[in-house]
Amino acid sequence: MGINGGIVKSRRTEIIEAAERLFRDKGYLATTMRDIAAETKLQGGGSLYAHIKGKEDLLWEIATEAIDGFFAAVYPITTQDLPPDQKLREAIIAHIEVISTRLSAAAVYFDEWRHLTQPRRDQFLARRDEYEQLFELLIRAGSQQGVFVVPDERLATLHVLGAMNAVRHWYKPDGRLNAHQLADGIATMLLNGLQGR
Amino acid sequence: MGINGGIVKSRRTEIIEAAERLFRDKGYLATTMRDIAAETKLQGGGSLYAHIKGKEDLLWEIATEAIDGFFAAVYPITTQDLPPDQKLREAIIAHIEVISTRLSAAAVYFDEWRHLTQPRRDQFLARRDEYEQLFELLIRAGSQQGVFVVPDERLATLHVLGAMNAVRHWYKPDGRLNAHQLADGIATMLLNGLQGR
DNA sequence: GTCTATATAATGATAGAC
DNA sequence: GTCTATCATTATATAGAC
Repeated sequence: MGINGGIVKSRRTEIIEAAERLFRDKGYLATTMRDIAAETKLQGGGSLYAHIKGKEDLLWEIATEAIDGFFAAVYPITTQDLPPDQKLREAIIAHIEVISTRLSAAAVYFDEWRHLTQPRRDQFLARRDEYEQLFELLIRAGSQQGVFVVPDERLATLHVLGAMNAVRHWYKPDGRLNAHQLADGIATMLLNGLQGR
Repeated sequence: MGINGGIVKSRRTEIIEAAERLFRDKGYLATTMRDIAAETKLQGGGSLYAHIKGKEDLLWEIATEAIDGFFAAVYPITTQDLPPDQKLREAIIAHIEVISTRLSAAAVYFDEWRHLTQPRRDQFLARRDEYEQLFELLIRAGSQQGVFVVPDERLATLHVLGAMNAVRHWYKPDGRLNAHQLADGIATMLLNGLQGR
């Protein structure tokens, strides 16, 4: 962090943030090292390599950091002493808020990870599975306690994950609804959907 | 169609289907013309150009054909004389069945279209918007008639579209649930979600 | 129509001066 | 650390023989 109090971004951080934006806007493969250099006001692609090892390292760093963000936001909720439907509601809101405040990282987490080469690709997927288990456990618990009435527990899990994650495709930070309103609305629709009638 | 009754695939059709598969598996940019040639048992990338104009033409053809498939399946449902919740249920099921029976085309429709260059990119988006309006109109009608009780009509539309379309990420044709069971289950959860309590 | 060979352009990454 | 120049590779697409 050096002599300043961590307020000034390191060049390395600048580069990662530029890569993140470009990977979301154009996709990983369509983004060139020269694009990233231009965004950080470096003249040629060459200067980047004083700060990072290569293009795929950027992808890896963004992807793993994104997973950490989701875990940090949602895991503590799952350990609270609350009924499963309340925990699921909070978890949904937290998850969507991570997406909407970290849209670029979310794009890498959901879409661009597939350009990781092995063994990182499998490492990533294993950890993402682990995260998604948090939601599956909440849904199975609620279903077994009769709080949820779902056609199929696994299907319900995939449905909840899919509906939450779709937010990345259309959320705009300057839109009509703010991140919390939107997360709350989707949580309401999802929970109603799980509670049958 | 020539002398045969349309049973034998033309080489051109073979090429398009190979491209579709590869675009889903690896992404448009990661797929090379040589990959496509290899899948159709042509020796070099060169032979492809006797059948198609270029790589982007493949993308365009797949994308527009995919839109036509969605319209053909869902539009007739929207013109039936039924209450909006029943129409929406049928539309959701039809939409998901198109996705699950045309997974490769769906990947292009949802994800790879962004590699179209202008003006095709905007043409595609305009037509996709038009299609999504079918769902928005059903949801607004149901909401105005009090059949649905939703936090926000536009949000509900994006939620329904997002939840349906997420199926492309995890559906496997040889999975535990068949396409109809899965579509039906998701339709049930979505409609319950829109009907509040 | 299919093949091989190749033109042309762009990429990720490196070398070496400053 | 940054720059310019460049290498090695790979891509789409074309040319021309068969």
